[in-house]
Amino acid sequence: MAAQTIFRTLLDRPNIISSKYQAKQLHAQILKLEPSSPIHLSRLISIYSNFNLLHESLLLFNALHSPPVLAYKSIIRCYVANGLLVQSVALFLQMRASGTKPDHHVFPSLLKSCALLSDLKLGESIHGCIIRLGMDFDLYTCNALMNMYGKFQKAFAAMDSFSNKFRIESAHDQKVTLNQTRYIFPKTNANSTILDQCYRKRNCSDMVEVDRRGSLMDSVKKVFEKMLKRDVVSWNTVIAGNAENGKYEEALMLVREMGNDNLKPDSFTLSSVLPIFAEYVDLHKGKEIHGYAMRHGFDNDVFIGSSLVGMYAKCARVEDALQVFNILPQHDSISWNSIIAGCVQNGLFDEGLRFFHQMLKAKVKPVPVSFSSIMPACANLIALHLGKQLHGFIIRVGYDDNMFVSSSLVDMYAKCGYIKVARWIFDRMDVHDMVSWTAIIMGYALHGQACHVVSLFEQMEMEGVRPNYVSFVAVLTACSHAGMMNEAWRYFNSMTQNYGIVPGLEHYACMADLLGRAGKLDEAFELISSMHRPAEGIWLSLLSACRVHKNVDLAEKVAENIFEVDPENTGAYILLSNTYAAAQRWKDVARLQYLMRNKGIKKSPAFSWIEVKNKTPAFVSGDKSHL
DNA sequence: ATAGGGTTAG
Repeated sequence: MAAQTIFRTLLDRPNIISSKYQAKQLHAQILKLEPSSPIHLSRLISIYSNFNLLHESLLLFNALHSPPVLAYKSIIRCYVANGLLVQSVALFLQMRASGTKPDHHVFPSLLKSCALLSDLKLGESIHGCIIRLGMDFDLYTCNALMNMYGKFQKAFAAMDSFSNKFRIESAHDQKVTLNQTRYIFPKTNANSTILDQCYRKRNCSDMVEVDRRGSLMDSVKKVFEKMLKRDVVSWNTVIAGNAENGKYEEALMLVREMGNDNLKPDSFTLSSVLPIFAEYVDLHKGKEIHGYAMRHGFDNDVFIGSSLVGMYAKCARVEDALQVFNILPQHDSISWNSIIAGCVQNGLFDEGLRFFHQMLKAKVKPVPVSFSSIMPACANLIALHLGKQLHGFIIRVGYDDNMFVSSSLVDMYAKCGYIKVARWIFDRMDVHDMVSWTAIIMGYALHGQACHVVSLFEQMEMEGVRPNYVSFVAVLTACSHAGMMNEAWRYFNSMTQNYGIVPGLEHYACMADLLGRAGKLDEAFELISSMHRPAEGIWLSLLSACRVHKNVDLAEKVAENIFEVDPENTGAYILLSNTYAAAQRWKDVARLQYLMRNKGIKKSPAFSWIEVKNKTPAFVSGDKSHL
């Protein structure tokens, strides 16, 4: 009798069960005393699922004839926690079919499942169900709804930059039935099951539909505005949703507004806001947030730490990034990635590699981001041996199907001179986004294979991937090097007319270079003069073309333009002097050299270096000591 | 029960 009271108390106050062991003891008691009470079994399921014991929960659940809401809800949540998303949805449908009315505890985890599945239609129909049941004012449910719509919008934006090859394929693959079995499906990789993958394909076509209807951030806003009571999670959710979808000003405005609700920004708020200032390269505002975080004791938070590292790195303050990183009490794979990427993005390749090794030594498992962050270090150091070693590592851990990782490999192999390997990897990727297209195009451009560049660029456009600023740099570089004047003009015009991209310095430089080498010096001069604020470098390259074509008159005009902003530009003096020399105008050469001596302008010697047998000797021009 | 940080091309 006493035992019975004890286990009843335990069941009524499930929180006092503090270990899996105690839960199993309770289970034994129930089996002894009331083995078939659905209420007690459901409570036990709830306890088991709180410990994330899916197997134990399912064993009990499967034995129930008509499971109560509590049992359904517990299993659904446990499914989601274990990444068994389709199963969680299937069980919800089964629950509806059985006539069991869901309570408001079911929806938050179910909506999370929809968000992770990126299944818009499903999410919206569950939203409908929530409204019909009158649960659209529940705080937790609304928070989960806003999170879901924000995630949909993000997934949709990502899909937009993919090739539509994937979308076309998925149009034939829409029949995914939700079977109601409660099996745990074999996992194909860390987080997804076979069914999950079917789902992911189906969503792509769902997403196309969103295109016609506009932003899902409107849905987030709608839910937010209708809420009667909002807690800090509500605010953080809507702020993060806006921040993640590029609505930076909206997000920052909401941060200011949350004070009116008597809610103060917490560590979640800050970690959503910091990436905005990183994107804006606003060191001042970023530091303000850093100060706020320190005053509120958030600076130990690994989330805040990672975003601070990222912010400082974006603002080219590697020293500050390192300091933030070093005082963090704990490092997870994301904070390691922040510092690795921070170093690499600022050209500190060796430091980046050192941190990568330290991460491995600290037994932190690298994730795909780790590899896509470190690979540019190999690419820029032209360290093929290292890149290959990492590639092997990538294959062994099964990250070679990741788009970011593959793109970085394409770039690395191309930069190391292995364009065929780069192409081989590119061809084996199942989706290409604009960056991966640009990487392979740039690879061929670097290798001077303009015909490949042009055909790949066309292929990219045909697959519905919008080229951006960098893509045009790549294609124009190739045209310029190959002397393809007509194609270059076509792309230059297409960039502005078809894509609305304002040509920048690099594009003008390609065109000017091309015109200059073709001897169309006046045309080049005209083009450069039409620029908003021509940089010195671009004038210098035209000046160099003037030297090649011995056009002294234009050279003088160009040099004048340079001296206007930089009267002591060494390169300009030397190029102009060389132009005079090429035209055999020796008096002018002497005059210039006299001027240079008077102004104290000296040519600094050029040098280059090369790796030979693990040593890297430098060669200063005119140096014959190595011979 | 619900919310946050890091990635690839110049």
